[in-house]
Amino acid sequence: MAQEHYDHKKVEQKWQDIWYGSGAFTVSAVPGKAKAYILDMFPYPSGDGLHVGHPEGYTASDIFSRYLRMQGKQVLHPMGWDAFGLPAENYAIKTGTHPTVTLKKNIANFKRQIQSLGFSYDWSREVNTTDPEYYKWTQWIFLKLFEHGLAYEAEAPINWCPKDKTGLANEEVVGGKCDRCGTVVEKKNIRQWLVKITDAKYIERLLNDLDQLDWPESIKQSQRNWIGKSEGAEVQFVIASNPAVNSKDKIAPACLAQASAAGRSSSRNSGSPRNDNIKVFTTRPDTLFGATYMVLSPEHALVSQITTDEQRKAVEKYQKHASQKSDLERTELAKEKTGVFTGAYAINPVNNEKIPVWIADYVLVSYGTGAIMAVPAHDERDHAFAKKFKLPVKKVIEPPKVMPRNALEPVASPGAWGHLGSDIESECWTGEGIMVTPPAAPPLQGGEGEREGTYDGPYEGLTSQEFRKAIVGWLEKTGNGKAATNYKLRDWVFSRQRYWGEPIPMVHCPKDGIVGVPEEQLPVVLPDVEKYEPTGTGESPLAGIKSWVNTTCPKCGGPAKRETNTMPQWAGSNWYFLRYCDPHNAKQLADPEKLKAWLPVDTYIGGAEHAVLHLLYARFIYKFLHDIEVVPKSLPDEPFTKLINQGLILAEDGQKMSKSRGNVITPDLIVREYGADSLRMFEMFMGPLEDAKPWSTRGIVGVRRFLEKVWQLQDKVTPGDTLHRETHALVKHIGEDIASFSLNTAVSNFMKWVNAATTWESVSKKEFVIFITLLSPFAPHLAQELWVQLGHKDQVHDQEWPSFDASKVVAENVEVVVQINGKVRDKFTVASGTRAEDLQAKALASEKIQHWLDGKTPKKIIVVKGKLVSIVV
RNA sequence: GCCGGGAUGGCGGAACUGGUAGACGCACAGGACUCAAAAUCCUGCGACCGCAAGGUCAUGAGAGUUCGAUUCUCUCUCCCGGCACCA
Repeated sequence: MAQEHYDHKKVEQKWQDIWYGSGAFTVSAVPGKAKAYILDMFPYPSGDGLHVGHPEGYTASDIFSRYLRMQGKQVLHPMGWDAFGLPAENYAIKTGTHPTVTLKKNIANFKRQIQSLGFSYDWSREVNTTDPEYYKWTQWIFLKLFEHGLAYEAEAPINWCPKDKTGLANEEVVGGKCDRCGTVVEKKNIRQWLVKITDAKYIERLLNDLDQLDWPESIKQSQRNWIGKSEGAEVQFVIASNPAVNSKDKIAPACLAQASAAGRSSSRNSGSPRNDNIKVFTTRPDTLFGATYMVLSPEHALVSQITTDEQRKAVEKYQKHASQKSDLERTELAKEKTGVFTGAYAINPVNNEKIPVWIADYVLVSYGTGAIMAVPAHDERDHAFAKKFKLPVKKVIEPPKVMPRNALEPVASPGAWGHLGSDIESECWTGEGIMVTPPAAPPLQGGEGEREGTYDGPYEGLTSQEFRKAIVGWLEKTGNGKAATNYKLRDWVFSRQRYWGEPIPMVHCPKDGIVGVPEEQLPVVLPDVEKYEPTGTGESPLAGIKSWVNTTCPKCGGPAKRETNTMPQWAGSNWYFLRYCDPHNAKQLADPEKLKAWLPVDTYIGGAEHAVLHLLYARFIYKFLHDIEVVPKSLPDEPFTKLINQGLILAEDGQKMSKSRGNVITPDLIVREYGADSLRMFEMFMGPLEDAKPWSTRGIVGVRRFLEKVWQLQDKVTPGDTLHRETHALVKHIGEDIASFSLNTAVSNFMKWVNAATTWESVSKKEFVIFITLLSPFAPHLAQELWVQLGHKDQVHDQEWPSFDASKVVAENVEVVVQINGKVRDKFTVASGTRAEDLQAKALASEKIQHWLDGKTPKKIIVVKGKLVSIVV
C-alpha cells in the first residue's frame, strides 16, 4: 500500500464531521469515576475571528484533556462565549445592527474556526453570557449580593470615560486612561452600584488564599499588589486651632477641649457628629516624633471646618483647582508638589507638639483616612513637600551602620554611622534604623500637667521596629490611636451607563426605596431600543424606554422605575465555569450535586491579561456563592486549583499582532495550507507554553514534514509486537511531558522517535499503534486516520494510554567521560551496569589519560556511575 | 522607586536532583536525484587556532562555593510584566 502524500484537507474534514456530528466528546458525570475539569478562558467573539494566539492555550488544554481521558478520567472540557461588552455595542451604534445579530454571526465564525482545529470540547454544554437563560442567573447572583449587603448604591466619584461615555472600574483604568479606547479618564460623580469586594469577610481571604494556589507567581503577586495591604496605625491628632482662634496663640492642653468645642459649634457642619480631631493612617508610627506638619487631602471633610479666615480664600482656590485635575494629572504628570496652609494646627499626641495643617493633592482622599502626618526626615514625598514650603525636617531614626568594605574590620566607634542620612537636610532615610533623640520640642505653655500624657516610655537606642511596637501599644493604651490595616483595593464599581449588558434587576420605588426584582420574575430581559448611543448624562439608553422603565414595585404594587444601568462585562464571566457543570438547568444556577461532581476547576488556561480583573472577581463571587452554599460547602473555597498563562504569540517581526500593524496571522490560512494538526503541533513546538514567542510561518514546515514522515512510516509497518527501546522511552517521555505541560519537548521527542524509526528495518505494528496512540492528543486527525488504516473501526481517542516497561527504557550501553581537573579528556562506551571500580580502572588505563596525567599521581578520583570519572591532580 | 520573571548559536529553543552545553526544529552551505525547478535524501553548521589529529574560549558581566556551575550564593547590566504621590 504505497502511500500518497498526506492529504490534510480531506482527512481533517472527514473526522471533524464524524466527531461533531456524533457528539463524540460529550460527558455526563458518572458517580465514582475520577474527574478532571480542564477549562479555557472563554473568548469574546469579536468580528475579526480567531488569531493564532487563541489556539495556543486551546491546544494545550485539548492535549491535556485527551490525555486524561485516555488515562481513564471523565473530563469536563467546555467552551462558550463571553458576549456582552463594548465592541458589539459600538458596532451597533455605528451601523444600527442589533448586537445579537452581529454576535450570532461572530459566534458561528468562532465556532467554525475552533472546530476546524479538532478540539475535543463538549459542545452540548456551550454557554453564552447574553442568553437570557444564562443572564437570569447573573442577575440572580446580583440579587443575592444585594440581600447580603454586598451590593449597594452610592453617589460616588467614579472613573468616567468621556469617549465611551461610561463609568469604569479602577481595574479598567490603565495609567489614567480608559483601558478600551485610551482616552484620559475623568472623575465624575454619578449614582452607582458598587459591590463590596473589600468586605472584611472577603478581603483577607482573597489575599491569604492565594498562597495555596498552584498559580504563576507573577499573577499571585499582581493580585497581592492590587489588594495592597499595609499594616500600621491610626493616630488621632487634636486640632489646636480653629477659625475663631488666632493661630499664633499657644494653647495649653487644658484649654484645648474648649477651644475645639467652640470651633466645632461655629463650624458650618454643626449638625454633623463631633469631629474635632484628625485621624491619620501611617505605616511608620515609629516616626511619630518626627512629624513636623500634617496634610489633608483637598477633599477631606474637615478642611472647611478648620481653615482660618485668612487662609480660606487660598484654600478654596486650591480645592477647586485640585477637583478639576484628572487622576493622571494628579499623579504621573505632577512631579512638583503643591499645597496650601489651612491656618490650623494640630497636636501630636506623643509629645504635645503643635504642628501646622496643610492641604495638598499628593494626599488622596480615597486611601486611609485621607489625611497624613508628614515626616519629612523619613518619607520622600513629605521631604519634597517640606523642602518646597520650607517646613522643618526632624530626624528621629539614625540609619544602620554601613558595613565596612572589609567585613573583618570592626566599626571603630558607635559614632561611626554610615554617611546616609547624616545630612538630613538634603537626604531622607526611609529605612529602619536606631531611634535617636529629636530636637527638643517647643514646650507647650500653660497650666499644670504640662506635657501630661506624652509618651515617656523607652525610646532612644531602640530599633525602629522595636519602637514601632512600643508606640502602638502606648497609642492603644492612651486612646490616641490603634493598630490599623489599610488596603488599596476599592469596592467594585458594578454599573455601566450602556446598553449591551445585563440589566441590574432592581426597582426604585418612591415608598420603599430600592427593591430587588423577585426571583420568579427573572430574567429582567434587555429590551430592544431604537438608539444604542449612550446618553452621556450618566444614564443608559434604557432610560429612554418609558414602557420598560415604568413598572410596579414588587413590594407595594405602586408605580416604580426600573434601574437603567447595566452590569460590567465581568459579571457574566465571573461564574460561567459553574454553569458549564449544569448548563441547561432552568430551576437553579446549577445543581449542587453536579457542582460537586466537577468542581473545582483542576486546570485553567488563559492569558495573563486577566490577572487582576476576571481572576479576582471570579474568586470573590465564588467565595460568596460558597459562603451562601450555592456552591456546596464540601468544595474548596477557591475555584481554580491550577492556573496556566499561555504566553503571547508575537508577530514574525517580534511585535504584538494587531490589525493596525497588519501583521496578524489567521489560523484559517495556516489550517488550509498546512492543516490543523500542523498548526496544533507547531504552536506547542515553538517553546514553553508560558513564554512569549514570535510566530514563524517558515518554521511550521518542520512539523508538516514530520507529519508527512509519520504518514510514510506506514510502509514500514510489519506484523508483530516487538518494541524498540526508543518506543518504551517515548511512552515514558510523552507521559511526563504532558503531565508537566512541557509540550514543546514532547514534540521534539516525537520527532526523535520518527527519525530513529526511519532508520530501522521495520516498525512493528504494535509499536506503531503505540506511537499513533501517543500522538493522538497532539495530531488527532492524522492519528485517527492512521488508526483506521491499521484496521481499527473505533476511535483512537477512546483507547487506553499506553504503558511502558521501565527496565526496557535504559540503553544497554552508555558513554562515560573522563575528566582531568574538570576538563573532558577522554570518552569510552561501557555496558550501562558497569561498576564504579571498573570505570575508574578503565579510565586510568586509557592512553590519552596517561598522556594527560604525565606521570602525576591523582589526588582524588570521583566516579559517577554511568556518567563520568573525574580525576584531580 | 517597589514587586515578580527573564538573558544559552544566525533564529525558536533543549539540558533529569550540580556531571559530555547547544537535543529537536528553522535558516544557511555543500552534495545526490532532475533537462530544469519543486519535493525528497545525504553531509556540514557556536567562536577562534590548525591540512589534520587536536587544542583554546564560550550559556548577559564580574566574583564566590565545588573535582566539576547554564544549574547554587553574592554584586552589577539589560529586557519583559505588574504596581506606583497608597502615607
